[in-house]
Amino acid sequence: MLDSVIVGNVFREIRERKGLSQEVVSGLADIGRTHLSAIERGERRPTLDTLFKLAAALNMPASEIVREMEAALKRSEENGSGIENYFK
Amino acid sequence: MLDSVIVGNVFREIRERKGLSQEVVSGLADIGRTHLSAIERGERRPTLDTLFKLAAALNMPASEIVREMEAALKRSEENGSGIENYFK
DNA sequence: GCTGTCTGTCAACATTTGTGTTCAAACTTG
DNA sequence: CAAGTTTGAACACAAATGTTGACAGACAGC
Repeated sequence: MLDSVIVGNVFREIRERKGLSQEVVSGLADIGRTHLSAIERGERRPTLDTLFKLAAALNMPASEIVREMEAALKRSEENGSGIENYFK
Repeated sequence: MLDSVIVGNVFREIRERKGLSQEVVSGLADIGRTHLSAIERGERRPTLDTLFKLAAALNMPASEIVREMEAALKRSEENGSGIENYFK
């Protein structure tokens, strides 16, 4: 699935919006730093457990994070994320 | 974690509220039925992927499902789900 | 009784998540 | 430039998720 990239970007955007490093967030969430890195790049799909841990570390409700993911996924459907839009 | 039982119950309650069988939901979500059974009993922790699939099958936003989980988790903290409340 | 539906559970298996370490690349700041 | 911070990437490994098939128990209605 290509969606994991979009999902990962949501994690990244929230983290950067708060000005936190991967090291700090992964430390608060009690997960490995390289793991968080992989999640943000869309190379790992977190479990619900990890979602809740990251939500706590980012100090916001997990449901809010998922809402942003739904919005991002919807955008990518509308705009199209196919190869034909890659050079616009 | 004991939370997985609470999380699983949310999936179950939503499914039963809609009067759907595990077979129908797992079929729509394209996951194994025994897998869904294990999730509902709290013996498996779904990935975000599986959450989105189940949300689509249950015809409701994933964020809404997570909201119900947060509410259920909060309730279990307040009421206490420790062993001391087990016999009340 | 019998039949069909739904669910729990087991087992074996493939796949993926998650952990630890290590190193290199990019970037900022003094 | 040099030093420090941050992140990407590649390992090997342990642990968990997810798949498939099969079988048993519970429960309803005929």
